[in-house]
Amino acid sequence: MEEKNKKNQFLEIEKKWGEVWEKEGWYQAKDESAKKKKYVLVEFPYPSGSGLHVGHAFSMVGADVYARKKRMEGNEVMFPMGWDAFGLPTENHAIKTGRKPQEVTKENTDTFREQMKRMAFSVDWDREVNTTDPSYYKWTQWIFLQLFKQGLAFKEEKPINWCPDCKTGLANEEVVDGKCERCGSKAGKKNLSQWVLRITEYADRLSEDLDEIDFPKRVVAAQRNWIGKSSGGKVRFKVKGKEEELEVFTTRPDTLWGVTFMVLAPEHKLVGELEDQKVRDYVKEAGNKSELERAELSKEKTGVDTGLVAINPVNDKEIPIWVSDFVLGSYGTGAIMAVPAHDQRDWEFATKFKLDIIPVVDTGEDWDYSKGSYKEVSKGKMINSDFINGMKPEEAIKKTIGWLSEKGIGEEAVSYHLRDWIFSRQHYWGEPIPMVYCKSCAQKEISWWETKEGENFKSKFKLSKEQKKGVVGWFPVTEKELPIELPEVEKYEPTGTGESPLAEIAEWVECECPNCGGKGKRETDTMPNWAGSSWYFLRYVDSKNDKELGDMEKLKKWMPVDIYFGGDEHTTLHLLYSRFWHKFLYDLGVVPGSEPYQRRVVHGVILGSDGNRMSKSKGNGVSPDDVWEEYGVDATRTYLMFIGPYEGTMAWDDRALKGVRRFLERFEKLIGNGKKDVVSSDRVKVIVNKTVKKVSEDVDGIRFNTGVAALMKALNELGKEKDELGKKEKEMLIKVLGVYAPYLSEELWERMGNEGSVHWSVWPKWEEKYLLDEKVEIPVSVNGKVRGRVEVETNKVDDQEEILKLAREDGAVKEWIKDKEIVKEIYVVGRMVNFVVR
RNA sequence: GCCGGAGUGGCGGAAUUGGCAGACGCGCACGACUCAAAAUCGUGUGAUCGCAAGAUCAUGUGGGUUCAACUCCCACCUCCGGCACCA
Repeated sequence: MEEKNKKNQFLEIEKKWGEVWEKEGWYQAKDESAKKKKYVLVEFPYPSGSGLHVGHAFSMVGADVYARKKRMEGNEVMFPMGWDAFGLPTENHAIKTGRKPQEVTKENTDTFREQMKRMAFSVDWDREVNTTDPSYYKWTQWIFLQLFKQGLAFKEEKPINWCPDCKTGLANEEVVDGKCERCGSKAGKKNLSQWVLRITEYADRLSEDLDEIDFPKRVVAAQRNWIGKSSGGKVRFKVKGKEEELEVFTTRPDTLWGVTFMVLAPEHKLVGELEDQKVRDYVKEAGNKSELERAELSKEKTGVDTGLVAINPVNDKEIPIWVSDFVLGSYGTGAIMAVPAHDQRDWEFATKFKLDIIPVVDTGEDWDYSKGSYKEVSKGKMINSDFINGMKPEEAIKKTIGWLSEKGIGEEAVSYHLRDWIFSRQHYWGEPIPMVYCKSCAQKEISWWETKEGENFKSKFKLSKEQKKGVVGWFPVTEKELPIELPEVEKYEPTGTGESPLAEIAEWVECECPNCGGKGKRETDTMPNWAGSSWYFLRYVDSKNDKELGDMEKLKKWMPVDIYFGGDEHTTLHLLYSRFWHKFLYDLGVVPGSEPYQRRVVHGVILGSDGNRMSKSKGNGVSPDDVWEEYGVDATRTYLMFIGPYEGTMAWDDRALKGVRRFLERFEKLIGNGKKDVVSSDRVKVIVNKTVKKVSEDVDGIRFNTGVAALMKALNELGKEKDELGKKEKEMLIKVLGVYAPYLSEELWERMGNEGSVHWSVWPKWEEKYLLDEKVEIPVSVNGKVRGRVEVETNKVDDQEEILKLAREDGAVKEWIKDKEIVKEIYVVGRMVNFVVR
């Protein structure tokens, strides 16, 4: 019965303050504020139909705790929220139920907003954005237009994942175990013409600039890994009987003398020109294999001799050219020079097809080349290599590149693993790509850069001939026409031809060619999910601006994001894409800095109580709204912060949650009771001041768990203390608790007789003089083992002589040093005494 | 294979620049309240030996540096995550 009352009491407190906060307008960030700005960002959620889940709650509470503390410290804090609302689940739901995605999205975002308010996130709701709102995606489309005009977007035939049953293209993340996520049938490949963004143009800067920002080490490593920069050189080989040369990329140009054959990817242009039936069969076969199959079958090398012969430029030797699918068409130049003596893959190929193996690095031992390649190529000295013989590889590489450049047959080069960003999706529920295709202009081979507007356009980026071919006949819509809104359709199913459902709406597709005024057709592909989320943090700064993406003065005030809370799953894609767009916008002069995020904090994962990932099928899921109905929001929040380190992987534990709830009840009892104002004893002041210091430092350092622990410890100690707490110390604790448990804190703040919200009060400052107790216990060890301890008044800890004397006289210690020679005495002020005896 | 991160009680996890290992919470045991249970409160709780005082052993393994090592160095083992026929 009493339990029930307590439960109700906490829920009533929540209801009461929820209403007050709603009335008072939450936590607006003022653009014109003179205070120091702090931009606290947490990844905006996809508003699914099932509402806020534990993962959301966990990451967002962390961000909120941090934001609240910064606000109370006197910063002008912007902590905004929005919706990344385009996406497949909503579209699938629309297909199933026939309801409009717009409608479903509205419902879901309403639910999420309600839940977040209930969770007491101190969000500035006036700045809310929604990626599916035309007034938002107007600017997503605008950014695309700039990318296109700058030469960073082009169209290309690309094989994409294709579901033969759904008759639609699938994003990589929609293919699970080689099967379509929707229907479970085996996904294949299909060639479609797709928009591609040239993120590789920014590869170097995306990699280099990681040094300037405060990202976790593993995030930096993962991004660098993903970008995969390697340095080396390009070398051009003459091909016998052909005009064209064969260009390869290598990280080891010094091994040129060891090249005994060359290998082309099946996709290589030169291979396409060959008539040989065996070659054609091989290419066809390779084309049928998926990437996965190509990789899986990698144990056994396959290939065919093309019959072509290349000339090694360093010694004019004739060497055969083969084709094999172990060479990737999408990396480097799609062709390699093979050095079987020093590369395991080349060695396997050479061994299988009985090709020559010539060592060019001195192994310093008898290496058996019938067993494998000699891999320690970065050590050793060059042999069999003409003018670089005897050199160490490092020197040899330099020398060779110099020689190649002089002769005009090669030069220094870098290569990246990063691929350009395929930007087309054949779905309804995404931003329309604001481009128009004109058949008649295409026939005249006109591309935008040959139009009046395009001719005067200057960009440092140039499309290659190949890339330019893809955009012939494609024109950007005029910026005045933006946004190109999604039309209402009857059916959200894909058309089956590889086009989005938009293709079926003639009155939307048909339009005027922006160039010749003739008949044009709109692009019916839409943008991927990553588009809207690549710049949303900019829109919060000026969310209602209909003239530009954001006002420069405001952007200067708020950007960059000071701290960005988010998940591990966005380390490579979202973070890289948004950094790319931001750098691009910086180059355009639209944003004030080249990096969007100053500091990145990666939150961990909360598993089900069985230690597995929460999932419906396992039935181990926890729903935050159930939890807060049962234990209250404050307990839910505090528990989430207490469960473990913010970056860690932790299992849900109902019992620990109850422990946190107990703590809040005891807090309420101890701090909330006792009206008469007393002056705290020094002992009490020390407990409180220490705690305030600890929590302050822990929140700054994203150690929320130890911050909660410090509050618990304080409460335990104060509970045992005979002296009562004074008003000042009570309020210090109430304020500090408030970042975790905002409702209870607000309630107690009012009970103390205060006007206004505790969350707008000033963060307590600890006093140095109350950080130390009157007396300290100093452990005394003999030969490194603690044998006794001495108690000293804190203001006397500097008196080394006295303390050592006390230590020597300590009963137990005396026994241990008796009859022994003291070799050394060590005293670490206030911490420890150690006697070394013999 | 390359790159990151982590190994601490029965469990989740704490430990400033090297300075009392195990904070805080859970669980467990005992006690108080109760006819009883739950809830609540109190006490204890790394292991081993010991009636006890206390001693010895303990932070993945093996070495090393140091008066002193969870922390620093070397070698290794295991687990997790990222990339991967990337020339």
